[in-house]
Amino acid sequence: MDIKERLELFVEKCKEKKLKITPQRIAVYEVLLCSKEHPTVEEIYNKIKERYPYVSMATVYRTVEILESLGLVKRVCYWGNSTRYDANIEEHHHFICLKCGIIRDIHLNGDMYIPKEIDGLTVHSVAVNMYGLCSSCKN
Amino acid sequence: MDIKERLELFVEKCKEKKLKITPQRIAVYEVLLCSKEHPTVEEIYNKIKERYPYVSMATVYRTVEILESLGLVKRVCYWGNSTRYDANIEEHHHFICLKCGIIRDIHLNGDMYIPKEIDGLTVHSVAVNMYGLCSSCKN
DNA sequence: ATACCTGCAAAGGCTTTGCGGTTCG
DNA sequence: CGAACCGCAAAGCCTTTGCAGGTAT
Repeated sequence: MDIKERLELFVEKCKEKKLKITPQRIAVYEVLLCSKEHPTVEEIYNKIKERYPYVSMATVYRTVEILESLGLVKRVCYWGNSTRYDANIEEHHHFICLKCGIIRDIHLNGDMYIPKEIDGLTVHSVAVNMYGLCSSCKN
Repeated sequence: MDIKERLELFVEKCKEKKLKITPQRIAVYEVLLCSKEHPTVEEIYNKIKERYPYVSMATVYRTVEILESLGLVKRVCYWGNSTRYDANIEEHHHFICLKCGIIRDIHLNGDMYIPKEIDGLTVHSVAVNMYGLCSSCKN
């Protein structure tokens, strides 16, 4: 699904839930869709500010929360100070550099196997974080 | 390795690094060693307070940081508000209940396979978080 | 028209830091 | 004795919330 289709899906979902479609909301989702860097709220805010100088951090916080509740973005859970967001919602995992902190998407397909049931508990979703040094920091 | 041996190891490591062995530090590590609940700093603090009423939160924060840097405890990375700590440093993973937030240790052994090398990047460690409903919340 | 949303500023958590007094080695 | 540590309080982030004015439907 490309960016335009995803934005349309967002509009659809907003209509369903009687949420209003505002330029700020579109802008937040657009930044996330165009970024592969798993940005923080502050990074999203700074990007949006270029075009909408009066946008507020609170709006960005409120919007990522909505996007998450609609299932359009995911939090990247890791031990950094601030939460990061990812508009790629296909099953994939993350490689995090222990030195510079960069997060790279990892698609493992058949190379990895994680059971969907453990001790009688059903696993709804899995987050795999791999830690190591990225190619730049390795040298 | 039992609790007593682990405490001795801690003392050893402190001597190596010229860190002082204080009752507060022992108490923090002891609480972590005796707990399977992956406590937050505040929870550790409350436990210690029973025996050392004048202990301060700052000391607990400073101590878990030392323990982490010595490789004796690990942060449990998840999307809760506060960081949790785990004195179990053997390779294992976590099942987190989406409703009540309880964290259960998972030992998968051969049931799960995660490659140690990806796209030429070496994986030093892996954190797997599985999300679902615990047996209590399922009902 | 009105329900919802925004920006601002203030408040709320969790965590870190600076300082004077204390303790371990 | 001296370096390292502790408790306290203040300061620092990141995030959430309340409110008055503005916007989408």
